[in-house]
Amino acid sequence: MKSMEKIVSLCKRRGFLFQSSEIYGGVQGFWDYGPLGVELKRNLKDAWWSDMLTSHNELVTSANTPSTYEMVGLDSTIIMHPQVWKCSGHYDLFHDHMIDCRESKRRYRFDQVRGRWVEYRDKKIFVATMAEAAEEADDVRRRAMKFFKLRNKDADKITLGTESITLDRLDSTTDVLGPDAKNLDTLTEPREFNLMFKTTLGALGGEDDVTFLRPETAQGIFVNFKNVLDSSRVRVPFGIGQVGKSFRNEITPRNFTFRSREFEQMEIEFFCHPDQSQDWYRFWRDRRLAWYTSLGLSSDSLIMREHHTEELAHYSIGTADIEYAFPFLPEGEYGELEGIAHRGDFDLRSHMEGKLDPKTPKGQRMEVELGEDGKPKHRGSGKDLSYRDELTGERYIPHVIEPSAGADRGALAFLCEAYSEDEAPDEKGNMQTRTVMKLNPRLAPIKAAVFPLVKKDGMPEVAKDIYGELKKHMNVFYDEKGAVGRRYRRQDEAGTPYCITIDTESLNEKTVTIRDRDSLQQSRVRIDDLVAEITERIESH
RNA sequence: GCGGGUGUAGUUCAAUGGUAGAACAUCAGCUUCCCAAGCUGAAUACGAGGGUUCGAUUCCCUUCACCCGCUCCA
Repeated sequence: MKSMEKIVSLCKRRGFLFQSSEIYGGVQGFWDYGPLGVELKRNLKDAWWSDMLTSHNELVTSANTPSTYEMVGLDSTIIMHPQVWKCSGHYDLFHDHMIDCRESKRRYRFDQVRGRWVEYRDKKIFVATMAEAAEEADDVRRRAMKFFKLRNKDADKITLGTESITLDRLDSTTDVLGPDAKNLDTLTEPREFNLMFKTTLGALGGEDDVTFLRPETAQGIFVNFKNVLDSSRVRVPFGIGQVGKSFRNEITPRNFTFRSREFEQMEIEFFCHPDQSQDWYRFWRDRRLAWYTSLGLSSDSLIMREHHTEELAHYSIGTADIEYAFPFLPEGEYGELEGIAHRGDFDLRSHMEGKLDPKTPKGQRMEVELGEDGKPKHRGSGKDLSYRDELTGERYIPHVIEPSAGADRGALAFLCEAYSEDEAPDEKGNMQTRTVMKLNPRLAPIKAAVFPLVKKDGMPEVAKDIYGELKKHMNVFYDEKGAVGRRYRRQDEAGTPYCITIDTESLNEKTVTIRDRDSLQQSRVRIDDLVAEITERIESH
């Protein structure tokens, strides 16, 4: 049986994941990777970097690729100029104002609570609701009737306001009936919840020097767009990839490492001609999904979820999430591993002209958002971030496709997928439950373990030589203690795909056995061929 | 942030207002020629702070963390 408790307990026991600052009681939303975990996560990031960037061949068009394309990397800083976050939209968006209901104990986003004024005789109240737009008027009427203690036949005695307005347009909440409340005036004042971690530049920094730890790595790419163009001779279409830490002050971290406050992203910003952006969007969606299955996530546990139009962020023409059926979720529910977003030209234009207005009606060209003084609310850099096609002479602002993956979520998904229990015989031939982490060999923290079958007759010496040779090529583990069966099982829990055993035959014939983690089959190879054989097996996955 | 539950060894669990046990895991030694064997020995725990008490792991309060449900997830 695969259960989250067993996976969490194995992660702790074997050194994949620990709670941060555990000896002091821990901190919510922060997790440390242990000796095995750090290898797993690094292998995952390396696989991403290699598969997406360094091993991509920009000279050939592969299947389903609209054209050839180039890929380069970047490593930008966590702390950036404060204006970056104002133009990116995070500054405005992350300063959510929340209100609590004293009666229902629920919390709402201030600007998301809608409602209508309702009049009955001399009394006028504002009935708030979280109902969908279609049911909103019905819900308001029903709850207003209940509040005024009216029967259905008196429905026409109350008057509903024609306009649905959000709570932040009201002057006070005194006459407001909360979305889940039965009495008036139960809502607290709106309070700011800053989802970005604030910090100060300089030892004597004041309010003007406040900036933030990045909540996404993407902006570091956008602000370096021109630098990359000017320095690397890449041409559109091309992508810039980056792996790095991001920080979000989540209100409710939950579900092991799934929603952490400090996490690592693997992001690509792919720049293309606006006319081809839909093709590239589809290409990256499929390409990224295939990547997860190629490393071992079962396609039964993965879904591609296209966002509905109303769910899309203001800049996005289309967004799809790659989601995984994590064991901590209810049956049939999935958690996000990666989002692939079509961001249009929102980011580059915002960093050029100033933050664009998210309230621009859909379908219209976005305009710079203006402040009360009629000037741009957040000034852009003023730098020209457009691209000129040398062949056609056309100058345009590229559109952006953003495949944005969570490295920690990926690592967690692969851990969950890998966990399995099967039956293996013990020394006496009785079937015993075997816990085994069936990690793809590319991701496995330890690639191979080297065991002398017994700790005598010169076997340890031969084994140590082999260990030394393998270590030059990959992460290997040496163990000579206890029964060999136990050593196999220990490696099963660590996810080590291959165990190399040195026996009497090894001494005479210069051969060793390789035991396969999943099949338990052993095959004999010459010691001279061992490095090539193991390397071949790992790379064939 | 709300409601409910849980915090005892590395893990999974006991017991107890007065010396905290087990299993597995770990370490050392012996044994061992292929899948958690056996024998001997060892180390290791009451989340933190405060209160009540002669004495608190146990009762009370606070806090922190984890789990479940709600909320949130740009």
